Amino acid sequence: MNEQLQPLKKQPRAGKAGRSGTQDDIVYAHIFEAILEQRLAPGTKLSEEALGEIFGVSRTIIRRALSRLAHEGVVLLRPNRGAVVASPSVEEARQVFMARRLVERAITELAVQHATAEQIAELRQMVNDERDSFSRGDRGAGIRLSGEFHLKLAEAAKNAPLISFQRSLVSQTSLIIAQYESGNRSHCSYDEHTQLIDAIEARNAELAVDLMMHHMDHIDSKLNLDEESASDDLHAVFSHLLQTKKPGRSPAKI
Amino acid sequence: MNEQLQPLKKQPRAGKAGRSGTQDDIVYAHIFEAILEQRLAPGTKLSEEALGEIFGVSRTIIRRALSRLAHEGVVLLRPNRGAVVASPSVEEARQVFMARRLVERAITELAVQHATAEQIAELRQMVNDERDSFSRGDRGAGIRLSGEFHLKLAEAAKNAPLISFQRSLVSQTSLIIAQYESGNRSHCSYDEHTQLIDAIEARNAELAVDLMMHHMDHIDSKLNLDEESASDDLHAVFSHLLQTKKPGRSPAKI
DNA sequence: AACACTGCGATTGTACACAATGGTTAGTGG
DNA sequence: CCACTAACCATTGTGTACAATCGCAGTGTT
Repeated sequence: MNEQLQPLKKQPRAGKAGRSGTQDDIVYAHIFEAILEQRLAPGTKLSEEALGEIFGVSRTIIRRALSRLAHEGVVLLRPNRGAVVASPSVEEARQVFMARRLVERAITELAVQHATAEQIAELRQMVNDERDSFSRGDRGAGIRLSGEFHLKLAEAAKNAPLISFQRSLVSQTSLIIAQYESGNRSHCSYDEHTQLIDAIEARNAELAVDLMMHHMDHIDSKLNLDEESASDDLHAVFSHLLQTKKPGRSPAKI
Repeated sequence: MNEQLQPLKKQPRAGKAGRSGTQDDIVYAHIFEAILEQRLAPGTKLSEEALGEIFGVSRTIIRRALSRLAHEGVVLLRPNRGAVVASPSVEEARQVFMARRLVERAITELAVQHATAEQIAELRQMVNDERDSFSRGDRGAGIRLSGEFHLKLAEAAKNAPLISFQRSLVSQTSLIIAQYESGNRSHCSYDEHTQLIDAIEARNAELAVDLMMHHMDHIDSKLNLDEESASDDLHAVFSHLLQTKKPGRSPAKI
């Protein structure tokens, strides 16, 4: 069997205060990251027991993490059939992007009103991290950090429901990008993020919204959603058949 | 002790297909309904064990239902402290309403484009049910049906993320209304709903959005800042489920 | 040969037992 | 009499055993 189970046994408890949700968060974050980095292909089955052994926790924890991922649309939970990595169809991707435009516009306007100097500084820091990731060639981390930038922006908007929704949308967007983006292109140009921060700092709502909308245009213009929709659709539809036969690209290391 | 537990043991299994999520849904729906009908006041503690006895299921099921309610913002889950009925602050209510305006505008525009004749018919039926509930004086059911109307409208918009977000917003709105609305006023006027359907059926986007925005205005103009208390005895709240010897009120959908 | 049915294996769904946490209260000292 | 400490108890968090379910394979029949 695959006996490479490992590192994170229970040492988090060695930390300081026993934050109860820590284990959940670790498992959630690792699976999410694995999906973004395409070490877990869409359609891959996520066995509770296997994940439990790998992370050194019981199925209870795994189940919660999977449930959370499912709620964010990154994982599909089929009753009595287990969980698989979601493989959003083109139509689903289109819906996510439509919703994001809506939300990003509102977030941008609110962020212009409410963003504090500290938050703006944090945003700039995140853009730096993002740039570093891409310069290191760490595409998965780049996608993730880019998403976290948009999430941070949502926090600046000071509207809890919008933040929550944005979290879900960003997660799904990240999955879509990982799945559909044409291979080599830098996807979420961090300089657009920088310009956006500048506009927010200048409290120029009109410009900020304009930049954000163009940013959205750029993101989904880089996806293969429109033209090659048919082939991608097929791939998505039959991805559950493709997972067993390809040892060349091992999704083993979760 | 309190031995009048479990009307709903496991007979659902006797039905047709064993939909596994049924028990979760039952518990979820009953707690949600109890909150809306103010049989559970904001701040009331929701003990896992007590609820498990009442519904005749183990804490596992209760926990999932509570988790789901928490994600929708209707229940607050405090680590190691248990769950309580959420008591949204005025600020939180304001944020929810802001988000709802945003979403309802988008939903209305999309519904005008995509609503089918069948969906419009269903919407009209829901308004009828809503009116019936109010004429019966069943305020809780009225609030719930009013929320379901808006949710149905979201479905007509054909955008899955928006539907999911709307579900959460409607839940929280219902809680806010139950908590803040001054007692006797009819709250979500169903005639406004009817006008809205008419505009949608006529494919008049501008009018529909206008009506929806006015509808939103009316809703939050009816709120005040007083709260009313309700029972915090879980057994009393769910007494209609506890029929040991009273078959008179068969809880049909259990 | 193709289809249907039944038994089997694997995996998820549920319940329960135990561990850990936090609030509460009683008891003691100032 | 009040404040502070410490042990208790109630409640949640986690792990695990058992049961139910689904897909698949093997076999028999048309």
